[in-house]
Amino acid sequence: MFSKACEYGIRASTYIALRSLEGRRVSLKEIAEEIDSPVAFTAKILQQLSKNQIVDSVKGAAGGFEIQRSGIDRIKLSEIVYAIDGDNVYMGCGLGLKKCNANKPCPVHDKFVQIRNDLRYMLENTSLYEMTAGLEIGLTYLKR
Amino acid sequence: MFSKACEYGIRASTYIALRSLEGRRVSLKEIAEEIDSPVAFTAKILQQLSKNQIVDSVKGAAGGFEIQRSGIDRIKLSEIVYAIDGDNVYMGCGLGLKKCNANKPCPVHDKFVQIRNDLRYMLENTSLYEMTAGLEIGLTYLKR
DNA sequence: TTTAAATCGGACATATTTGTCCTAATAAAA
DNA sequence: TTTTATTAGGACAAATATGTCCGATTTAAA
Repeated sequence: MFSKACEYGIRASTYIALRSLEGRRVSLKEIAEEIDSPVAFTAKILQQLSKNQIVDSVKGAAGGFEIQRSGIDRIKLSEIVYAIDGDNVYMGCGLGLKKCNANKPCPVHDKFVQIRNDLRYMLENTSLYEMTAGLEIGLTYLKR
Repeated sequence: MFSKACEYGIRASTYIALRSLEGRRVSLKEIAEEIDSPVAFTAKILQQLSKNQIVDSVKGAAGGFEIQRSGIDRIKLSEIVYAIDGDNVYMGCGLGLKKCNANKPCPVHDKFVQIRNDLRYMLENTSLYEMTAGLEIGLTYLKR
């Protein structure tokens, strides 16, 4: 559904949000450990998220990544997905046709539109804050 | 959502079904033209579909691909997807966790389960016959 | 029996995604 | 001011997905 990069991106953002809620800035190394992702690859993804203002990066010693409290409430999964994978998940034709639309639909156009709309709705209505909810109390996990 | 191979596979199967309903066996070349796909790559995919008994292949001159009428009614999109992409679309964790399940879920496990279930239901209940319905009368398309 | 039209299947080629390595830049702390 | 811990970013490497080529095999028709 999403690229690996995007999966890591969501997990990383969620972990940063979790620690930011505690007022703690986290390093790339810690993030990669906690979400079980390749360090250098994760670095690239975090750069991208930083450029797209999903996360804030602070250079230098004692630097790291963080997300402001307002961002944790405001940022939705859809924004992370868009920053990394673009809009293909929402827009692309299920059968790969370039010009598939309501006027010239593929045989499953309507059915895919419905499922994609559900997916979009979910992504657009799930905030980072909601993502962190179960993590502290061991209800949900970001690795394994 | 699906691999390119899978997209071509669905389109190819649908086109073969369409022509089989007219009692016409079709060649690889014709299929690739009609679904706008690379010929040799499509050949590989058709081999796979043939091995998985989605399509029947006939070797030699006047050979080609066809699907029996009973197959056109019986075969669901889910079987084509499974033959080419496996069960990742249904089963895999949305955030890429290997051991994500109801007991140790990722933060969006439940939400993804719902969307995947909708997708699975759709794929398991859409037959090749249904796929061909709008094609003849220009209501739906397999290329562009 | 030969020829031609077709699929089969292995080897190869290219493109994309995923992942690594190293140096530069930055900033806090010694 | 130097050292150390950090992110930034470019170049490279590996893995996977996508796509091509060609000879072998099969079968209908000449």
